[in-house]
Amino acid sequence: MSHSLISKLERHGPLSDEEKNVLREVTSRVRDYGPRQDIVREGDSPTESSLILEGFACRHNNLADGRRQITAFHISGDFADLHAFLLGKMDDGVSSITPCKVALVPHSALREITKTYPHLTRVLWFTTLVDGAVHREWMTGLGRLDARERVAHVLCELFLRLQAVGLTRDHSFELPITQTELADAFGLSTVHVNRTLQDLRGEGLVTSQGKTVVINDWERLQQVAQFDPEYLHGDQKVERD
Amino acid sequence: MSHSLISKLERHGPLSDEEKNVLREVTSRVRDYGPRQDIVREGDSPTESSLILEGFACRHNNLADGRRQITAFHISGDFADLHAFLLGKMDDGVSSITPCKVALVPHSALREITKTYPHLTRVLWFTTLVDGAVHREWMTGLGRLDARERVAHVLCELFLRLQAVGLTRDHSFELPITQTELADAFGLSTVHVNRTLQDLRGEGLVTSQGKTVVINDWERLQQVAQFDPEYLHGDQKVERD
DNA sequence: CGCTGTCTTGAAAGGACTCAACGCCGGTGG
DNA sequence: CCACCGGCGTTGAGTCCTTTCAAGACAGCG
Repeated sequence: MSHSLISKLERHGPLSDEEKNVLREVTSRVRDYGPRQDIVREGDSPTESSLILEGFACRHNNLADGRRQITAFHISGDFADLHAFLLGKMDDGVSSITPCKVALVPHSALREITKTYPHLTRVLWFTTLVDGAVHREWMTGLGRLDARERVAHVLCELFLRLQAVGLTRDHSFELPITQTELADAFGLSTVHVNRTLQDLRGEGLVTSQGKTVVINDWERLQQVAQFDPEYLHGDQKVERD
Repeated sequence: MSHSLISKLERHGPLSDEEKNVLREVTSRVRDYGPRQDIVREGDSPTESSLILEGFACRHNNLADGRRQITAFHISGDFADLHAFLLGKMDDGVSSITPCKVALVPHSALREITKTYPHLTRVLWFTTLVDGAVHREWMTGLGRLDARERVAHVLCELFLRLQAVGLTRDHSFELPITQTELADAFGLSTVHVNRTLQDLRGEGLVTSQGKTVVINDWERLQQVAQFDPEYLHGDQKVERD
């Protein structure tokens, strides 16, 4: 398996051998998590950041009364809490969904990168900005799309993001996320997520067998979701000096 | 008036004279906008970023059918579209709400900063990470708080952010934002925002006269909103090498 | 003084929620 | 090998929060 972070970052422009070596070095310490475990807790001040190598994870905010909002899904190649490097204290939590293989990158190493490798720094900064763009898109969904549009939107997004790291086959992919978790991401109740998925299936837009989702009509699914992949900035290059 | 960006950044640790001079230089080109004007449009690829010096502005996502979501409010000292420096293409738009005084910072100057001033780079990166944290908090509101809680939450946030730049007096501040704009930020209809504000006033939590908002019961307002200022990272320091 | 944008109000409709229960499946232990 | 168990998906019915539509009041501005 090639290095998921390097191949992700290289979508935004080539890295030098030296830069790639640095990345390989700082991501060499790996840790495994079981399903549905805390990787970082809200309020923690971690001294290393978690790069997801394998598996599904999520970030979430929890309210005192038990309500919770999942603010992002993370897959191979994603830095789930790179923001903690500079923010220090976690304002959100990171948890595994499936079993995960995670590289733990010391903040000291990241600091060293920012001191010595301006281009690499910009590329890492870039990835946190894409996170922000995805957040804004989700806000738009949460605020202005109805349940059907919202569900369709996240399916579109996950399909493209998984495709980018080679985790799709044709128009299908594995979605090992429970409807309860989807509900916490969509800002809906579990019951309503269930009914909405049935609607999408009933319209022939998607099919699902177990954890496998098949997108039957990509065009129409995008239309329903008003999905424009622009916000993922998949082809955007980060200029070198 | 002191430099709003410098004083904002210095909340997160002292800057050297050289760094401050660089910031003064790159923010010297100023432009004025009238109320409710586009500052940057979605889809643009600006070559400079907009630092709000005075006035209220917002970022927003617009859907094809006219629905729109405001994803952030920006005030003095905020870089409204620093993300465009690396993302290149705007996935959202920036508009003034009130008349605004804006410093236009060339991306070439920002690139130069990332090449020469690692600490300043980290501090700028930091500000975009705080934007992300605020986005996550808003997502939580949009997904999991009801109208009353959501309105209370944004009032709490704006109060603290305005206080940080000296734009409050005791427990009151100017909020020159129409209810329609608030609705687009809260993901509610204008009518419901109106009724919700009446409720909050009725409960004695806030008072408003014209565009002035008075927070009568800060404690209770925070409770209603389940507001925890942690996510604003106001006191977080960015370490120097 | 009239215009226009904003705030306010009422009534009816609708999308999503809650509560409650049931079926299905994989895992576990006897 | 089978019965039990817990997690997950599914369904039905009633309720509630928020929306939509429509119209009136108010205030600032030319």
